[in-house]
Amino acid sequence: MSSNPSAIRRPDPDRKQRIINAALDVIVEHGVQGTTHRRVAKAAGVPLGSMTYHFNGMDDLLHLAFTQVAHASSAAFVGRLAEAGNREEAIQALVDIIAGNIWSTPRTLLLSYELYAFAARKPALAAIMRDWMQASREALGCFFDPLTCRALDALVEGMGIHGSVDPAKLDRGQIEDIIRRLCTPHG
Amino acid sequence: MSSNPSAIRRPDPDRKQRIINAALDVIVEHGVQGTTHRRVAKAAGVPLGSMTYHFNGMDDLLHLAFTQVAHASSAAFVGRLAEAGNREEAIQALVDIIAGNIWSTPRTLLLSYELYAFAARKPALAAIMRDWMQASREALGCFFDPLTCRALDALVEGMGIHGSVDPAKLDRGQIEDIIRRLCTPHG
DNA sequence: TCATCTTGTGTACGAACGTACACATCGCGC
DNA sequence: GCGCGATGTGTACGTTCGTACACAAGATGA
Repeated sequence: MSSNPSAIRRPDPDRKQRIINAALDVIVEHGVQGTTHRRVAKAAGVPLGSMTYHFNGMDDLLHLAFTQVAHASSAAFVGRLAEAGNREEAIQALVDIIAGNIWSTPRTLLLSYELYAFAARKPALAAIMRDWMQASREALGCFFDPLTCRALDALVEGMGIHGSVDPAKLDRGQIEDIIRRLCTPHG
Repeated sequence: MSSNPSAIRRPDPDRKQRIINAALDVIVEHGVQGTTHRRVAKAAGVPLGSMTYHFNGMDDLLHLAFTQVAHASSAAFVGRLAEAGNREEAIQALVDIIAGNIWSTPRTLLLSYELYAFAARKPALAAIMRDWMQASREALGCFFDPLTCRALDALVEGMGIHGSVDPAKLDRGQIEDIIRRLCTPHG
């Protein structure tokens, strides 16, 4: 049956982006391991043929999807920090970020893990991660010296991860305490 | 040809462990995504049938392999820290750990990423990660107060990750500087 | 109106996968 | 010696995968 009446072609300019979003949903649910053309196609509500039409294989799709994750994460971090006008407000912004409402949602964290593992084998994505880190570092650089920026950046990363595993959450006061220690010049 | 002369059964008590080791090699090279029974069997030099004989499906094998990763990482961390007899030596141990010779080798880090992603979907492995974190926390607890332990633990995690991505490595003096800030009571 | 280009889709094919299972071989009690 | 569980292996089957490709349908310009 090659003349299927349901196969009406409809213009759909956002199709490619919708597929990428669907791919991220599939990654969250099944892992990179379980992300197949067929599953993504079903999740996006597009025919299987659309996959090879819009993307140059699964790696291409994953690359685009993870790039988007990196940019979104970076934008969320930098955006929140940009609201700060001085060191004190920057510290509050960092508390917000670590406490979990801005950046370290379960979905974002999970996608980050998948991204790290994926990027470890794809130099192109490693480069994107470097850009992401550099953007974070520069945003912090408005308020802190370079070494402190690195420490804060690493702390955000580590506390985000551990916070998602550890059942005993830290409260804002404790997080602030720790951040202030890092910001205080040695001594 | 059902009477294959090469199919001599030889006793091999370490076979199961060898398969697990091979599985980790395959994970490092191909990712969890590319870890299949056939590939692991070839890497371990065992017939395909051995996979289903020793393990209850791929998930079982991955579970055992990642459990081993977690225990090895934990042991390396705790072991190095146990050599310290006081706070000063503990700080030096942390510098060692972060600087990369003890814990954050590329292989270990990569396996950690895969583990995090895997554990996010398997509650049993999440429990193992909690144990791992708790063991680290307890080892640190001999020298520092609980909040400082959490901060140090998170810092080790974050700096290990960022250090593997960032081309500009920190030297031991800078790492020590940062650690000392965290250890210094607020003020 | 019609030739033609762009956009999109359904289907088929070969490869690789997990798993089941019949069978071979060994160690051991008798 | 000799059955007989326990241990280990080769192969075959059904499923799912990525990709190729012939073809349908709207758009466009003459």
